[in-house]
Amino acid sequence: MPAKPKSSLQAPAVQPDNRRADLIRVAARLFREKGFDGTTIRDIAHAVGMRSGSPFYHFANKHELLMAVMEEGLRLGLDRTHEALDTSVPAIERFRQLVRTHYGILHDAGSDFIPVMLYDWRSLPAQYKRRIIELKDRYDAIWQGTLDELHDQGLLRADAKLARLMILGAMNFSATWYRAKPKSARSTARVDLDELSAQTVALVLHPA
Amino acid sequence: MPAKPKSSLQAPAVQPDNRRADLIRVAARLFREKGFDGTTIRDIAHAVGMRSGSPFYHFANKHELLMAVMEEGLRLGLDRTHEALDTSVPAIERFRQLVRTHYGILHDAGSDFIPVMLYDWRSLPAQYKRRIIELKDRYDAIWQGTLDELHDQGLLRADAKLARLMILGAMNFSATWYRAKPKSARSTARVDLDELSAQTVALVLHPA
DNA sequence: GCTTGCCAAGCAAGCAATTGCTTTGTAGCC
DNA sequence: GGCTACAAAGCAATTGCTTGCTTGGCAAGC
Repeated sequence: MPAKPKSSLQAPAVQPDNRRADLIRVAARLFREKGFDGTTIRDIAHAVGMRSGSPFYHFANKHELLMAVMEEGLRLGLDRTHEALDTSVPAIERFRQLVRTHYGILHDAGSDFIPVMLYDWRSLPAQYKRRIIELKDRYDAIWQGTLDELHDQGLLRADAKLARLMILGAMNFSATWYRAKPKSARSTARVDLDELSAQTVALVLHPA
Repeated sequence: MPAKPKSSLQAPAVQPDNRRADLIRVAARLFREKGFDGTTIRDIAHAVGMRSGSPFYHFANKHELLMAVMEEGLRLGLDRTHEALDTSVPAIERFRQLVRTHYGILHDAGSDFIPVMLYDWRSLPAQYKRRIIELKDRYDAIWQGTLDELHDQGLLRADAKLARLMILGAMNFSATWYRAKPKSARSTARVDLDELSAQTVALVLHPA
């Protein structure tokens, strides 16, 4: 018989959990805008064209949806970071890559996952936190390695561990004030992410 | 006592009513711990020994209580800053004073007001935001003046306005990770606010 | 080809608890 | 008596979540 039954290897056909992914993406956007407690299951369901009870087919409860949002964000962030990082290059250049990538993770279109993690962390039950922390530790470790090198080279004047907390803090806090520059206008009022990255590096690095 | 109930939108009380002040202080602590939406009026009332409806004698609604928390924080913060700031001293020294005072505002015992403002800002209705922004602008202006001087002296390598956003961001974000050092133990694991301030200054200032 | 059984995915309806807030009453003080 | 600062009780809306049922698609058995 010619036709093999059921091949999951067909082109881009199989998107196993399209609706589940939709829920995560939409939930991330709404959580970012209105917070976890300020967003109802009905809001999320309606935004993807479901009724209020249907999301519970995909997620056991609202908190697991929150965790899925954070997990998705960290996985995407780790992927983007590994992709952007050129390990054959001096620490100072890797630092620039890390900074630029992090701003992208925070502010690119559709990148709502990490801001949700930053600002709704306390809404996540302790049992779910462990899993997220594990991923977050991997991300922090990448930064710490580069910052340690910069510190050893005298380019970073603060304690390397505190430097990581402060630098990532400065960047993360941009979630509260940064708004993308309007595409067409050559406004000087708003900076773009390249410029913001350059300024961040300039702020903390002490060239020899 | 000519205490005027319910008009928290009017001028600030000269002699703040004790119970009203209790509500603000307790609400600040609970909002910080569990968020605005995660804290019920019943929680707050019970924590000061009232029943669930009684806080509404002092505040028209829950959002006005949130605003009162933020306003109290900014007024206290401005007072402390003016008190700590010695205008007869070089900019670099004033910068140290600003940094140390800001960490105190964030982390001293009972200083829950500003973290609430930072992390529940989106829960505040737009009509109340105006008033808080006015106070916040005054605080920012103090910082900006000092940072502009530092920039002119070549001690600050980034754009002065972005530097303010990033430095305050780095400090504000410590609300998510900083925990006070246990008093007795001479642990090196946790830093105190003096050390944290010194490290912050070291991170961003570029001595000539 | 046709039937049958099965399962993923979601709908319709509603329950039980919570929540902000209102209303009415009342004890103490000037 | 009037005012202040609550208590007592409860209302109306909201919210997370459950339950029972439907629908479309697929595969096996005949």
